[in-house]
Amino acid sequence: MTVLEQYIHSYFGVTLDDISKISSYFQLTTLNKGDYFLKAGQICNKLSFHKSGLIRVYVATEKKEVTQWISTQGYFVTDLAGIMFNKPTKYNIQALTDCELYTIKTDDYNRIGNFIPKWHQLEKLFIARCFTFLEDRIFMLLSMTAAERYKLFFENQKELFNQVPLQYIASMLGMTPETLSRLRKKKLE
Amino acid sequence: MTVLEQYIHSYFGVTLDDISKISSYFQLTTLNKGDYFLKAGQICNKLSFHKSGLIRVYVATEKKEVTQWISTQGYFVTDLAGIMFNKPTKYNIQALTDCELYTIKTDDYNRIGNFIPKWHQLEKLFIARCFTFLEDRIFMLLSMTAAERYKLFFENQKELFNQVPLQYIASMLGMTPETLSRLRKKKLE
DNA sequence: TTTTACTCTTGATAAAAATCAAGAAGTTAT
DNA sequence: ATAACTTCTTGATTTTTATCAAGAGTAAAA
Repeated sequence: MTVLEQYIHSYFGVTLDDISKISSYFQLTTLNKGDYFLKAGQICNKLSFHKSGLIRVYVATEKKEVTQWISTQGYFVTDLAGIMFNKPTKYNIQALTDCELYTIKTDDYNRIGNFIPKWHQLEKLFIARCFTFLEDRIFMLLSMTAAERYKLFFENQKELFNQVPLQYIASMLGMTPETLSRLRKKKLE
Repeated sequence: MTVLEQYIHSYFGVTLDDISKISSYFQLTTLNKGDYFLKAGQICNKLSFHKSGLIRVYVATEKKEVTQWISTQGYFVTDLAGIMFNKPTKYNIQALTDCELYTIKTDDYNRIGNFIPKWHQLEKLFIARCFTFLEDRIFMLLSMTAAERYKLFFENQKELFNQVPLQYIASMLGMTPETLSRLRKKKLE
């Protein structure tokens, strides 16, 4: 059983038969460090389950790059506006390290529903879960200080601090690299 | 045609017949000013289309109340974690004015899919739209100063400033009421 | 290896935003 | 109408966070 199959199994109540059907639509693909999964302006036409490596999602504004998210093993990588509404993305999605992904094209993705009746419902639940995740993130940004955001993130994602340039983590937490650096120092003392 | 039917019509490609079927599941309900649609700790078991009035969604922390969202006509009001995953909510949802809502119970909501095959797909698209909306909000909170957030919000929601206590708008934009007050003053000069 | 990029840290300073406190205006209740 | 609440504003001050600048450490490239 692949990690993708394990994921589907643990998050959705689907029969083993359906799991292997679903996962058979996905192809193992790779990205080399620095490669772009998607560039701003493109219309995303694929969905990937993140098997290994690190990926950064960011927006390039005139003034700065804003890291919206850093993906690690176990997340899905895509641009929802692209695969659902065929809209060009504002995000750049780039591999920070060599990566392995299980990837499906939007066309195939949209056909799964024909073979697996429960599919749309599973999709719905999955997106709903993502929605509540973002809700929590907004609450964090609205209500917490930089120090509190750092603490919370650090507790949940310790590993990332050794693997990802800290400036990206800082941006994703809504602070400058200098501020993050000082918070880290203060924590040690 | 009710505003709910108009909404369904404009956002989803559904036949007029299906529209009236869908909307027939919704009942017109009212909230009086101050009434709670939902209180923290409860499991949300309804979904409402907001017809008139104003509703505030907030989290009560030990230190302060954090306004997550202010709903006006045309939005849906619910707690997704409740209706999708049967989880208790952390939100308080309270009427700021007398309100009219088209409301459906979760049980009925979950039955619509039996009568309208496309339903799950519509739901999925609707939630996906909400997801991208939150993505944009996170980007705003990560990348903009208080002044920029105020400006952007003001451009899109001018009306709200006359109808809602400004302290709630301030909280929703991630700033204190004093800061919002000063930004407003500066804008006039 | 040497050079060239990055990345992170640190200090000094400036800017932004929060806090505290008081008072003015407007609402609601009695 | 008066009193009791709220809400908003304003000023003074403090705290938080960003900006600017320089240097140290690391990794990658020539």
